Parts: sequence; structure tokens; C-alpha cells
Amino acid sequence: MQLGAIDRRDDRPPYRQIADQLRAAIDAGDLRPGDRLPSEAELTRHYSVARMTARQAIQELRGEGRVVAEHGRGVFVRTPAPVRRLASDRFARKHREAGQAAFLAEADKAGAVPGVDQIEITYVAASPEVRERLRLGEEEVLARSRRYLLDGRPIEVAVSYLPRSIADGTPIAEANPGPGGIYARLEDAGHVLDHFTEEVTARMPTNDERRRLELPDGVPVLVVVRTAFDTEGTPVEVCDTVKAAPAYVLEYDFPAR
Amino acid sequence: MQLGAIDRRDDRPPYRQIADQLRAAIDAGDLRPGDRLPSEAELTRHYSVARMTARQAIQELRGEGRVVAEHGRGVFVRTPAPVRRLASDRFARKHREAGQAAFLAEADKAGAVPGVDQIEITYVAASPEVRERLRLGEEEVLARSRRYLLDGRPIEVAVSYLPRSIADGTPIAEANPGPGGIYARLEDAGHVLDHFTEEVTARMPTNDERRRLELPDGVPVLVVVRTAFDTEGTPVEVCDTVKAAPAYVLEYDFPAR
DNA sequence: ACCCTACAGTCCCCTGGACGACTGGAGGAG
DNA sequence: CTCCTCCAGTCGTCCAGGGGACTGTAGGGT
Repeated sequence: MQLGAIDRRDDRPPYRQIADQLRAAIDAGDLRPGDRLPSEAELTRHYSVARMTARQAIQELRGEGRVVAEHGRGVFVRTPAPVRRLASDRFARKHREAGQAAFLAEADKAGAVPGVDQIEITYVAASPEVRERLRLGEEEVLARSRRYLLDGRPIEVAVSYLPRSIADGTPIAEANPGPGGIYARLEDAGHVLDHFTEEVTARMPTNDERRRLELPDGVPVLVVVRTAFDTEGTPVEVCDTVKAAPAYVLEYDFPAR
Repeated sequence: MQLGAIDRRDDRPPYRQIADQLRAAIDAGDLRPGDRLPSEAELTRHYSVARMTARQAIQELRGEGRVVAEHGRGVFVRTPAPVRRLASDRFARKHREAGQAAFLAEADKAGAVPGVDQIEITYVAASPEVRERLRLGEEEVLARSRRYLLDGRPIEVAVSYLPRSIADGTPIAEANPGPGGIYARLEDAGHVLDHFTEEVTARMPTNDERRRLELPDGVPVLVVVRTAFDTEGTPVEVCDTVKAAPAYVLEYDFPAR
């Protein structure tokens, strides 16, 4: 771990020069994921700057999501999350027929331990966005909220909205909807699924999302809103998911027509 | 613009309380897009804190991408960028047959003035990712790099990679490939397009990307890597695009199978 | 009428200092 | 040997101050 010096004639301010040198050390592999960065005290000594200046350099890297500070321990190069590739056929009927919901099937394949918690099932008035997608009027919707874990670490929070008229009195309103998940139950109830649309955006997380997903600073989220349509062309479910962005690659395939 | 006070018994530190109050004012509409926030001096007077503390509160909101500081002028609530909805049929042949590349056709529809600049066309050795996607060996690729503007503001940077064997000696290697864009030229050359795959991720921008897209702090980017396949099943182009995340919604449609 | 110069207001960057909270390990008490 | 206490190292937060750079405007000179 060899750091350079600060050039006062450089047009970049000192804190940025320090940040650039640390970033370069990470990119060059001198600092590997999990390694501790020089402490604030070490940086102030090495560069002969005030502690606030060293802190600002580290703040820069935190904002980029490259390092994580742990109170009382140090600042560490962030370990890249294992990437989940989500193919657009992950909701294919063949997976449901194997008796597993999409998430479990996939975790199995990756050899990781899946988990679901923070399950909450309530009836609520639909937001304008949900109402538009489900083509509803004033009807209440069933909201199924849950958090997905992989090897004990939260990776996604999701809320499904279904029209009350469809969900009422079916296992969909239970915490555990049974083998194949709620899509299997929808088909049991006569709503054979035909296709999905997904709308993908990215943004910085809210404080609440940062807490639930245990995200460090500087990590954006992917927001995927999926609408499921049955063979009648009726939208039967809207699923609003928020994922830690670095842990995902979404794959889609579409014709040139 | 009415701000509260700091509660020293609150478990949130003062800078966070100030940030929360400012954020609430934005969410409540007391501060609208384009409005100036109270200056550092005003905040220090109002809350009786040191200037560093007021700065830290503002830093918090900048990291969330909610406000933008302008040197010498003030700190302003960020104006949400107009959202482009990108449907997965935007590369459909019918649009090309109208004689316009996908981007121009869409800008027209939205009534905005499109622009393309920073065009660079070079032959380079393919990166491992590109080589894998194009199923190439050591062959060089043509790299078409450009930046897209809408009403003069940069919204996307893109690099297309094509195998030299396909691009050489065609208008694809020219700065202006002619009506319908390079996809039309690929079909002229006998590579009739069959389908695309897109891989979508999100992350914080690099410094270079932040500069080229003129992004303020705290704004993530969407990365879309599209591969085009011809009717032989051969990948003929890889297009790597980086977009300012808040300005985009990507839409995909896929069957339940 | 035009241009140029001050200047006040604003954010940017840095210094040096202080206290608090958390972590992990060393060393002593039992 | 076990448990507890203490302490050094680390990051989190805050204070008070100073110089710098940028912006827009008011006012004066031409």
C-alpha cells in the first residue's frame, strides 16, 4: 500500500487528489475487497492534511459506493455482491409446475439459502399508479409485502397488489400461498397467465429502503414494476420490487419484428 | 418556508434533523423544483449551529440527488428530468422503414430537439465482454461512440461494437450511416435482424460519465447492453449505453409461456 | 447607452481542535 | 480457565474560524 503525495499546484483540491489515489489503489488491486483503507489518522499523517480533509476524501469514495465505513473498525473496500441474473423467463410455467415460486427455484440453482421475512398482508386503497395498471375504480386491493433474503442478507423488497375481487377467499390472502406461489394460485382460480410487462427504473433508495435492504451509502436501487395479464387480457397483479442495484442484472429478449 | 428547531435529545444528530426538515419541506411542496434552499448562513443563524453542520445537512440531500449546489448562486431543488419511456419495440422494423433511427423517431414524437455529438469511430481490440457476446476470437471490432442530446442536454452515451468483418467497407464505418441508422445498413448488408437481448444494470457513474452526462452528485446511471442477432442467430452488434437513471423508464413485455 | 469595476452574497476548501461511541484485545480479578 | 474491566484505535459529530472562487447587481465612468 504505497500512496503518493499532494501537489498544491494541481487544480484538483487535496481531498480529491487523495480520493483519486485511493480509488486508483482499489482499481489496481493494491486494495482488494475487504481490505481496510488507511485510517483517517494515517492519512492525515501521510499527506499532512487536517482530519476533515482526509474524511472528505473517504466520503467521496463512500458516495461512489466503493468503500464502507464501520464505526470503531475502519473503512473497507466493498465486497461486490454476488450477482443475480434475472432472465425474463423466470416466471415461465415450467418453473411453477416444478412446485416452486420463482425466487426459490433460482436460489436453489445458485446453491444459496433463500429466505423470506417481513411478510405483511393487508387490504388497502390502491394508489393511482396501481389503480391505473390494474384498471380499477375505487375497489380495494390486497397488498402482499415481503422481503427476500439470500444467505441471510436482504436483497429485495416487494409488494404485490391484487384486486380484492380476485384474491378474496383464496390462498393468495394467506401468508403462505402454497406450492408454486401466488401465480400458481391465480391459475387455479381460472386466471391463466398470458404475459407480463415490466417497467424498470433506477434511483437512490429512500431511508426506509436503505434500512430494510441494509444498504451502505452510495448504492442505488433498481425498481421493477411487473404487471401480470391473464389470457383475457385482464391485469391480475402488479408487483412493485426494489432491489439493491449492484446485485442484479436483468435480462430481456425481444424480437426485431 | 417555515423551518423547525433542533431537539438535542433526539437520537438523530443535528445535521440529520436539519436534512430531514429540508427534505420534508421539499416533499410537502414548500420548496418546489428550482427553488433556492436557505443559504448556509441562514441555516446557521436559524438553527444556531456551526456552518460545517449546516453544510453537512445539505451534503446529505446532495447525496440523495434531491438538490444541486451552484457555486456562487445557492442550492436549488432539482428539477426532475422529463422521463423517456423506452418500449422494447423501439427498434421495430417499421420505425426503420420510416427512414429514421430509433432515437430520432422518438424525439420527434416527444416534440423535443434531438442531437448527437462526440461521435468517434475507431477500430479497437474487443474487451472480453464484447468478445464473448459477439462470439469473436482475436478479431478487431469497429467501435462507434456517441452522445445523445435532447434539447441540448446530454441524456445518454453509447458505444456500438461490430465485428470488423461485417462493418468494413460499409456506411456503418461512416460518421453518418444514412437513413434508418446502422440497423438499416446491417440489413442492407444481408444481416436481417431477428431479435435483441438487453442486459440492464444500475450503478453510480464514473467521473468520466458524470462529466459527459453533466450529472450532479447522487444521480445513478442505467446501463443497458443490447446485443442484436440476425436471422442466422449470429450476434452482429453489441451496444453499450449509459443513461441518466431518473430520465428513463424501460418497458419490456414477455410471455408467461 | 454602454461598459467596467466594486461588492455583497453564496458555496468551496482547509485548519485544528474537541468530545462521543463503537470495537477488539490486553490484562487483571475471581 | 473464565469473565470482566480497561484502554487504545477507529469513525461520527460538532465547533469556530479563515481564505478562495464564483455570480449577479449596483453604481460610476466613458
